[in-house]
This record gives sequence, structure tokens and C-alpha cells, in this order.
Amino acid sequence: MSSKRRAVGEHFHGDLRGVLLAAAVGLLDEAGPERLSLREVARRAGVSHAAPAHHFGDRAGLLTAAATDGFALFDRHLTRALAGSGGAPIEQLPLLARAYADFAARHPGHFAIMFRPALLRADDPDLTAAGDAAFETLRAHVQRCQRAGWRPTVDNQLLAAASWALAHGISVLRTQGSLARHGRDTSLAGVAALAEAIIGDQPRDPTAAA
Amino acid sequence: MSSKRRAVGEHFHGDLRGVLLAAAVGLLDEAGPERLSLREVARRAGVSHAAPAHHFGDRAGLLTAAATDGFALFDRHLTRALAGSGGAPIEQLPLLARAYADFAARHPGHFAIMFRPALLRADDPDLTAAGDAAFETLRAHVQRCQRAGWRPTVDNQLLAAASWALAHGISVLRTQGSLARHGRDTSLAGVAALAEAIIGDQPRDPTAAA
DNA sequence: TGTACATCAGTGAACGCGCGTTCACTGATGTAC
DNA sequence: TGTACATCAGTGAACGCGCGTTCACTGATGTAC
Repeated sequence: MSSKRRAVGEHFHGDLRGVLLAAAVGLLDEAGPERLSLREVARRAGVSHAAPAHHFGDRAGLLTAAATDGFALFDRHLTRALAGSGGAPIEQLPLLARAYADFAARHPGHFAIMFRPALLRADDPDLTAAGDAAFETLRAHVQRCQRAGWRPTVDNQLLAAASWALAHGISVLRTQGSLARHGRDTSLAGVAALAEAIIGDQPRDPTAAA
Repeated sequence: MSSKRRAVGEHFHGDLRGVLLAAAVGLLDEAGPERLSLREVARRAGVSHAAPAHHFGDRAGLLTAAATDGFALFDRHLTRALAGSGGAPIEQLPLLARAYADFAARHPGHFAIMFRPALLRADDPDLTAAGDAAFETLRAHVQRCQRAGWRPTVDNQLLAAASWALAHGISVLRTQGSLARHGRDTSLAGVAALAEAIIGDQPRDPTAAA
């Protein structure tokens, strides 16, 4: 009992901020940002309805903190999925799309707000720093692909943004169920096949093939 | 005066459904789906707050009607932008991305709900028919590109879905301001350049160039 | 042409609900002495 | 070791607001006769 520093009903919590954030993410996972209110988050965390405002100011502040966490998770997820991937460069963009879509599926609550600046304090320094770090991971991966021979003459920032858009589009449409509605294979292999379809090594003109 | 069939205050409207839809789209354009309520739409249309429910049932019904209109507009927009485009096939995907992004920018309210099935009655027959028709226009365009020599051996449905995802990703990121935040050119020419970066005619290995 | 009647689009008052915000408060903590 | 005090995380009652929904109603329309 002494290991539990406080009994139920007491109000010194220790890590209420973290508990509130976790409750918010759980709510985002299950119901999306539309249904998230400070009162509902407090209810989930089992604390007074005024507590979230104490820590985050308002809804946008809470979502901003969740999105910042999301970008940190995202960066780690991409780094792990792409690190040491030694395949042919032509397989690397499908790998990126796959890792991106996998994150969106595993962290739907985070993903639902990370790219919705209108719901956030878009100029929050921690948020923008976390977002920039994740993009940098993506960009560096594209740069490695270029050094290995994939579209080496294309501007790196441009190609990184285009790769981002492709992975993002696939992930958004997949998360929403749009790909399933149009009969696509929505497994991770299917995701990779989508990226492969656009960038894969295919003769452009069959009559010119060797 | 006789041309105006009713005086102010009378309640036989003639096309209140259309007026409510227009008010809803205006609200979506300016404030997004989060801020749309039946009462606010009625306020904008200058009618009783109970009128929208009369015509659309609930919020999802109203948004579904708006999204269905959006898909019809989208289909027409794509058809016009892509019809008779006689350039090289390699220029055709950038053209599609450009038309897609242009629609998203011109119709932000429609675009904000068309691909958000969670906000809609996703199985509404009119909605799914309108969505399918728009995708068919996109797919047929990709098929023409393939017949003209672009990735002719790739499955048409797969390549169409991948092209869709690329155009969608670019448009979503552009609409949200994410591209601008990362220093991209957000003009329509910049949009085309993004698509071009991924699919454009570039030697994969510079040492193999003629 | 005139009357009676059914229909139905739209009204407006009333309801209960969940929300964010305010505010006086409680009580555990840490520090000064 | 003991006392006094400032701090501050969290409480809970109260508020006003906008929302969706309900419901009895009004009055224009179209049809039957």
C-alpha cells in the first residue's frame, strides 16, 4: 500500500498530464477528433472535468500535445522500418509507403490529427520541431535511394515531398476504407504494390524493351 | 412583385433544399465540417432551425447530399480538364494531379467531406454512384495513358488507384498547408512538378544515359 | 366557377444534454526559520 | 524536530450556450366533386 503514494479520491496525481494524454489518444483511436471533448477525456481518465484545461489550456492544446507525441512515434517508427533496409533502391519507396501506412493503421488516433493543422496550434514549437524531424527522416531515406541510383537528378526536397504525398495519399485512402471500396488489396503487401505500380522498374514502351 | 411567388415570412419556399445545400457548402468552405450544425445552416439560409432536418434527416444526411454534389462537380471538373489533352502520356499524370488539386482548392468545402466516409452515410446509393463515376473518369484517363505507352503492363485498376493516391496525397497536403510549410512551390505548376518528380522521364542511372 | 378536404413544407416554442469556462475551495508538498 | 507559510494540482458546483429533437401549429397547394 505504501507503494501507492495516494489513495483514491486524493488529488495529487503525479502524472496526470500523461494519463490525460493517454486517455485522449484512446478516445481519438476509437472515435476520432470529432468526438473528443475535454470533459470526455477527463471522464476517461477518471478525474475532474476541469483537470484537462489545467494542463493543456483547451482542446487545441491537448490535440497539439497528442500530435507532437504522434510525430515522435512516427519518426521512431519510420527510422526502425527503414534502417538497414538494404534492398534495391527501387524497392525502397514501396517500403516507405508500407511503413507509413502501417503507422497510420497502428496509431489511427495520432494519425487523425497529426496532419490536421486546423485542429492544432500549428505554430507550437514542439509540434513543428517533431514534424520537421519526421520529415527529415523521410527525406534522408529518399536521399539514400537517390544515391543508390533512383532518380538521382531530381531535386531531393522535391522528390521527398512527392514520395511523402504518395505514401500519405495511400495511407489516408486506406485508413478511410476508400481503397477497400474500390477493390484494392489493403494488406501491407498491397500498399507496397501501389507504390511499386507508379515507380517500379517497368519498360515505358514495350516495343523498346530489350 | 408577381414574379416573386411569395413574400418574406411565408414558408413555401420552392427550392429550400437547394438553398440549404448551398448554405451548407458555404459553411463548409469557410469553416469546415467541424463547425457545421443544422442550426447554423438554417441560420445561413434564413429559415427555421428545424427546416434542415425536414429535408435531410440529420447532419450526416446533409453532408451526404453535399458530398454527392461534390463528386458530380469533381467528375465534371476532371472530365473537362482531361478531355482532349493530347500531350505526351508522360505529361498526363501531372495533368491529373493538377486538375485534382485545382478542384480541392476551388471547392474546399466539398473536398473536406467527399473522402470522409465517417461523416457521411457511406452506403448511400447516390453517393457511392457519384463517387464511382468520378473514379471511373480517373481510371479511364490512366487507361488512355497506358494505351499511349505509360506503364502499359501494369494492371490498370492498380495503376489508377496508385495515381489516385498520389493526386490525393498532393491535394490533401497542399490544402492543409503542409506543402507550404515544407517550402514547396504550391502553385498548380508546382503540383505538376511533384507528380513529374515521381513519374517523369528520367534516367534511373546517370551512367546509363545516352 | 366554387367549395371542401387532404397533403405537406416550414414554423417556433419548448425540452434536455453536453459542452467550455469560471471560481472559491482543499489539501499535499516543499521551504524558511 | 517542529511550526508557519507559500505554492499549486486538482476538485466540484454553478453558469450560460448551442445543439438536436419533439410537437402542435399554420397556411399554401392540388385534387375531388
